[in-house]
Amino acid sequence: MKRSSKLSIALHVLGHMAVKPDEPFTSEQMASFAATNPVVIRRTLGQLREAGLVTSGRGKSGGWKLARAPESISIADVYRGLDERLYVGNKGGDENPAHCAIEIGLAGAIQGGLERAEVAFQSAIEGTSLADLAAALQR
Amino acid sequence: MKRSSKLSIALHVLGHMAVKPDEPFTSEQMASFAATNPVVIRRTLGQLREAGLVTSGRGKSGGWKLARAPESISIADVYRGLDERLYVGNKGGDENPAHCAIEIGLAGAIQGGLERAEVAFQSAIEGTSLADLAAALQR
DNA sequence: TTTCATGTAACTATCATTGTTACAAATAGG
DNA sequence: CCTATTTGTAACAATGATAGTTACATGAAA
Repeated sequence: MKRSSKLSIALHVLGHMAVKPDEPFTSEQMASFAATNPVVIRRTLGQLREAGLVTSGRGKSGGWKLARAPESISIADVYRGLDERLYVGNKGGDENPAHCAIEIGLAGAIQGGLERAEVAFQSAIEGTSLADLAAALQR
Repeated sequence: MKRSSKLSIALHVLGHMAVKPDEPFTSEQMASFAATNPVVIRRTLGQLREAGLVTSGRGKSGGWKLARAPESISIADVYRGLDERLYVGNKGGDENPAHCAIEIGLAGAIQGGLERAEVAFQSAIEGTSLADLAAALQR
């Protein structure tokens, strides 16, 4: 995982939301959960809203809620919703024309390995849900 | 793979070295192979020397050579020699005391997934050797 | 209509990586 | 011994990605 902390932030606040799935949380509340800034929360959860995992409302009694039951949202769903990848695509993916034959074979071998790693990662985190995270809090 | 390009650079120049395993290459030659700077090459191959994959000599007729036969050096060896990881450890690995129970369970789940991904990645690239890369050049 | 919260743009701050310059140290060869 | 060459490494600048911050328009509820 690159050095992004979006996934950690998102899962942390979603874990809190999962404890009280019907109560709206403001970005300010959640920012203090994750020790960050409200705008960072809105940006991050905004992506998850597009992915259909949360809903948001404006104005008084607005805020954020889970779109589905916590049991039905896996860590992997969140990971995919944030469009995270284990690796960042080679920045010259299309630009670098690969002058050298070595680069071709190389790219293929590495790429294949990364794809397998991605699959292994996602299936490993598929088994944990937001409800599992929330359960840790209630003990 | 984070956004480091060390691995690509290293494998590219090692591929060239594998074509003529007994001939020393200077960092300047290799810098032009990989379109980078001689110092970057020395830094990168320096790590691989510590890992026992290459040797270096100073002064006239100095330069770099593979320490073993190209067939016996896999892409995975190089990856490990560079101490690369699919993920960078959470920068607060020891610092952040993890205030919240959610963070604990979370870290465990993610960490487990990353370890599996790492294993999958390495075993996928274990099968390609420097000789395989060099072979691409000779056709 | 007032209050509160999101949505978003714009900018700054940090940090990791890469590139560059400079130079000491070592080695081969005359 | 002297010189040319090459590594080894420090120090610093350039670049780019990510996160944090400020500011404000927009929308909704009471």
